[in-house]
Amino acid sequence: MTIPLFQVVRGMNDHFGDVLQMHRHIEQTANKVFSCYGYQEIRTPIVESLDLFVRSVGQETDVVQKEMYLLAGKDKTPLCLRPENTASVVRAVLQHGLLQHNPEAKLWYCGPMFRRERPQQGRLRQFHQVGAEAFGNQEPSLDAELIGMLHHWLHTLGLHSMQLRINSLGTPQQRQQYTQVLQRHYEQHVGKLCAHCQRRLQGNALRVLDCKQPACIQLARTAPSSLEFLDTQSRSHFDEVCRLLKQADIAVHVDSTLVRGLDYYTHTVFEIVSTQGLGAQDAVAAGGRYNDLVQDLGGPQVPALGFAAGIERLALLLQHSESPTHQRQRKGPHVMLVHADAAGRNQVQQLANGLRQQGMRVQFTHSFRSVKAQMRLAHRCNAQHVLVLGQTEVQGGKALLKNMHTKQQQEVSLHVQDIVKQ
RNA sequence: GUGGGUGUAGCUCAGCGGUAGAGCACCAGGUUGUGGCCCUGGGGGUCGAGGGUUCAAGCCCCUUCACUCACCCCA
Repeated sequence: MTIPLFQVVRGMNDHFGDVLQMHRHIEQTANKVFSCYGYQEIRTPIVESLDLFVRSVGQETDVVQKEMYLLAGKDKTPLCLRPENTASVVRAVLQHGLLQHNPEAKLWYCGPMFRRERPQQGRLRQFHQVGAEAFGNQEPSLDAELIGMLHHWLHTLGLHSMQLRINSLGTPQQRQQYTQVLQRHYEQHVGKLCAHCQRRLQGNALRVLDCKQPACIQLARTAPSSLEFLDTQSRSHFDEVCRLLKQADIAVHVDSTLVRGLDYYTHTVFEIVSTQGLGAQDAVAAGGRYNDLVQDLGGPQVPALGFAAGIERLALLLQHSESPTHQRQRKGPHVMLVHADAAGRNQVQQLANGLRQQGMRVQFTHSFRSVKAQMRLAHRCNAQHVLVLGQTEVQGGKALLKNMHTKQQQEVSLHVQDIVKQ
């Protein structure tokens, strides 16, 4: 193999052809579905100040501790590539006073995110997310609407083998109280935990519940449930969310071991897991409430919730499922201009420009090639018609227009308007 | 960050110490101005990179890089 001088950097991909087409399809479907629910698109910069994520995602999280792309530069404040978009959206909402204009703003986004992890299937260093955020309302019906919208979108994409897992973390106080109880529970059996869990019991005890080691799973069974530590208000919020989802015919799997890795979540947390097709990275979308984040980032006390979905993971599933929704054929040119000789070739450029001005897709080769070869090119790029130009045509002012599907040829004059009509 | 697997033509892969191969794709000709099928021919490789063993390395050994799967983490 010839050694390329440069290659894409690790964990990042070029997007073109079918993959790009698929990503666009996923994003356009999101736009279509989300707009039915009143969501407006927002695009925030890829570069943000590091402190934004330290404050929101959490100083102790892996995302901040190990996976951040920091920008070396002369800036006064340290900058980074965004590892997720919720904090940026909140920042933008506050900066532009969007809640003044609409206290219940609903926003959706898509774009690249960056986390410096070891790549594997469904896990890139530059990956792409579609997400949505809803502000200013703490009613359980908003939780149910957001999750329902996510469900609607995935359904529209043609994805069905999905499971919704849901849990509630309650308020930060309840979460902290629960964490302490959990630590006490595990401390009695520290020896039985895997080495990793023994370490994270102090820093991130909730994650121990999620461990896949058999011994840890065993201990998780007897651990107290986070739901037991909800006060009546939190509990009834959660119950109502579940009830509304069931009412909307969405299957709900309550999972009290479900914990999100970002610190800002409160109350409802959920994830959509694919039951097939993805390896270890089976979470397709995830999100939850973050009733304190707006305030934590210097804004008013405004409740909110949102989710993010991994476009690459969705694309993997869609490729597998051979869903007909994305099998749109590439549109070929309306007409391919074929030169038969030098005289014809001299005309091609001018004629092509004329037709293009009329909005037609027109192609021709800039090389000197046989008619046969040019016909092959026309076939390959799925051209609808072919127009052959040679000295005879140039002198006579007429040419044969061939329909590539019916194989029929008809004579047309070389005036742009006449060709467009055909 | 830790383990396992894999790197040979644009793509999918065979070759397992002794002259670098196949299929597909690409190009040309068969058809002196007409595509898909067919036939014939052709171009393309420092066998991921560097070092070592050997008369001889794509193959064995070491190092390194990339990809990949899993852990971890997460979308």
